[in-house]
Amino acid sequence: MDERYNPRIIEEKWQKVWAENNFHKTEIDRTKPEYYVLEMFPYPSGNLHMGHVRNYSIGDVIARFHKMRGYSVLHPMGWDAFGMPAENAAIKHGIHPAEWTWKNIANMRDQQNRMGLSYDWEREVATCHPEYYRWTQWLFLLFYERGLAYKKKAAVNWCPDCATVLANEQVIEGKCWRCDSVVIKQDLEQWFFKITAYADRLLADLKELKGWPERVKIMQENWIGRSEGTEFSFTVKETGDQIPVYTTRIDTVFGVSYVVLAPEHPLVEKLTQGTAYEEPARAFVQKMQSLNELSRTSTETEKEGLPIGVRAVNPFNGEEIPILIANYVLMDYGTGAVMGVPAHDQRDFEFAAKYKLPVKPVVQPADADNSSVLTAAYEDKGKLVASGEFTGMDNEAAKAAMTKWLEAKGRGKLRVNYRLRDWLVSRQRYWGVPIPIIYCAHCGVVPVPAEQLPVLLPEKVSFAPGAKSPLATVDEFVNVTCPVCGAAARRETDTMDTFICSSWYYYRYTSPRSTTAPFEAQEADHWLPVDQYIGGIEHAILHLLYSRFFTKILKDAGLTKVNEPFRNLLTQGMVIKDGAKMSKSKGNVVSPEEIIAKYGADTARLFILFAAPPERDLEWSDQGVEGAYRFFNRLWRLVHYYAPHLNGSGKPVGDKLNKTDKELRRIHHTTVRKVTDDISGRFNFNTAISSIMELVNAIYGYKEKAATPNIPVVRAAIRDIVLLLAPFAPHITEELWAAAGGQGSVHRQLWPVADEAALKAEEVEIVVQINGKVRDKIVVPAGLGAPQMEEQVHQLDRIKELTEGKQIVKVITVPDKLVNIVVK
RNA sequence: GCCCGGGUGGUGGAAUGGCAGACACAAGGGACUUAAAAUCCCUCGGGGGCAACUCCGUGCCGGUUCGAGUCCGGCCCCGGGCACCA
Repeated sequence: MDERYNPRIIEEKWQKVWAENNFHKTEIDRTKPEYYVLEMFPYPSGNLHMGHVRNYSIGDVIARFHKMRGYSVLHPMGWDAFGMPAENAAIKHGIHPAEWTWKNIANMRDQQNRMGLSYDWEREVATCHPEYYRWTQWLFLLFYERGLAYKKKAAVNWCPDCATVLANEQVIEGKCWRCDSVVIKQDLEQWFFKITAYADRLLADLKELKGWPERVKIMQENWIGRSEGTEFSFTVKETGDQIPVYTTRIDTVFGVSYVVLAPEHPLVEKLTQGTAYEEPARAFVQKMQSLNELSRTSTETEKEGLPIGVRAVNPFNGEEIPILIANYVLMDYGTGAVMGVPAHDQRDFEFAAKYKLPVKPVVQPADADNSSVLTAAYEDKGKLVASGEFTGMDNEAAKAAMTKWLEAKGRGKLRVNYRLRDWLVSRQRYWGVPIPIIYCAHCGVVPVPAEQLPVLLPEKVSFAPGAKSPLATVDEFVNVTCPVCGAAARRETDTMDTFICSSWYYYRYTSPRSTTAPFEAQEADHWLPVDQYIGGIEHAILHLLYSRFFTKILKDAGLTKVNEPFRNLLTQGMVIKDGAKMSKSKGNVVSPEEIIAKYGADTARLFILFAAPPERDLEWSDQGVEGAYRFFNRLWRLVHYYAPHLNGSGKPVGDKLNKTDKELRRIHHTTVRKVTDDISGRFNFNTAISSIMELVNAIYGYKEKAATPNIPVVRAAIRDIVLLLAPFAPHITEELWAAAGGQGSVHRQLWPVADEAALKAEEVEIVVQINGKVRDKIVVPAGLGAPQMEEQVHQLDRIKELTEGKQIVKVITVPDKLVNIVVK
């Protein structure tokens, strides 16, 4: 063993050994329990950043730990390789997206290997590979067959910068999730996935996800946004048209003083046609449509409306009320029309105040006083007033009674509504999966037959973005013969949202080279669900919701038995420097390359796991890295010092141990237990590492104290340190394992188990309190009974002194911990 | 506005209701060295005291308890998510 720790040499050496032996190949041993650990696969931007380093370090510890614990572990890696940066690079630098992407993949894979990560590269997948996207297309067709992929013309979110449409989930505060541009609405014919058909199951099955952070489940719950209410119709007096409305407050229906339609509501044009309201209404609608999503839906925006000259009849009391159009009613939620109840809905209240519409209170609070004028809507519980036959009822009871009344008359019904919208999956971009659909003048929409998949991306394309997909400019791609009738037809030229690619990759890993199916059911059902999934909180809704949706469809189609794809989810915090997220614009980026070059991968990994628990944000500290490096040097020197005595299997730890030996042995086994608990239970790698440091410190202390060291005791402690550290620092521990006389690779050893007998201390220090304040300490034999403890405590001079002349009210004893004397 | 997290030394962070501050970083002092680096040892929440010791201290106010960073109620601040969702 070298005298000095040289990470550069040993890391290169072991990485070579592992690569040459295909060391991280997935072990197929069905006698062992299986464990699937997965880190969210990256977009191949070209370089790893510290967030990746954190993500992969966490995953690698979990993977290696489970291998040492006797599991057969699946730990794969791949590439979410379609997406716009590749196209932007093409536009900017004239390099083909494919070339750019594959080069980046090669570079990042190399960086991952230099981190010493235990991936089974035989299972690598890249979503831009034709053998992968072939199956993405196959799944699209499966969705299509099952009626879950459909086309519709709709006002869609358009990002002018990306020149493409976005799903609702990808619009954050009215802005594009990728580039932050303000999103506008456009009417386009687009492909959608019917995720709303699964809203109820996506919501209900959140309960199954015991291993998910509460807040992620809450975010999904809010996103799905289930509400229970009543749907019923108003009749337009002049034309007899029905206006269905949805309300969660049917109990306030006697307080309705107007009906509002969304500007885009289909009835608007019909009702105003040929009237004096036609022009103003059209102008109003146009004005609303020109506004972007952000200003249109903000609560800050002032409510604006316009009467359209017709009246609606309230089915409950026959009252005639005005119909208006207004900006605060949205076409794509509920029915696109609402009943206006200013007395009991704050939005309606504000609107009514502005347009001088009547306010009719129909729900009265228990402590009602009729004298005061309402200054805000009353939205709480109460008793119904002025509500015909329902007057006097409790408002909650009235909801049920009124809905029943409607049902009996066939004029309305109970309805569950969701905030969730269908997933818009078309993208007008080149670097994505072509949608495998053909349009034929005779046969209509024709899916590409499965045996003709993949529909390959043409290589020679002009990438300039526009309202149409770049694929539309490639004649050889567009022009095709109809698979049904053989007539000339044209291909769909949009590509798929890349979130489709990443919604099923964890299935592909289980049989990555299958040429007969997206994945083999037997393999998938063996490995899935993923036992531990690790990634950033930013995917709490998008990726995780889509993946859950995919899994449910795959289950319904009989392709898998799995109901939920990710059993346990760990959401890691961000890596921060100088109080802000690392970013180029802030100039606070620390590159993993540099750190690894300077200190080695083991140090980078140890620091990032030591500096904070994984769920919290982590403040980067150059001195902290230095500290991790110092620890390895300190450990190296310790092993080097004892190395001449550590060879061979050695004599077992005998029974002739002195006090110092026993104390070291106790710390040693306490550490084994603590590290095991910290890794397996709560992923507190920081405290696991700190207890290993304490053990190292304890051996240094032992080295000073013990005149003649008990070599078997030291050897056992050092070997276990190396084993406990192996998942964190895979390179140095290989080296130290050999130096400590270990046979074979440290990563093929079994995880150590704490010896219960060694854990027990013979003596313990207990705290003596008076009225809860520590007044003395005393060393007693471990396990001493309460009466004996008390007796010893009362003999202490200091306690005698302090309790003198006082009345002892009671004494609390906690074995091996404390005695508390309560005095008056 | 609503819904989640989180507030502990100079810093990152530890603490099944039982000694607050483990471990580490920074800082200060010392040893070794011609010197420096590296390494090793000591100090390190605040106040008072020569000292033994003592008082205060986990965002704020109150409560439960022999005992509260931890449990309960109310509030303040910070971070995140959602937001005309009828």
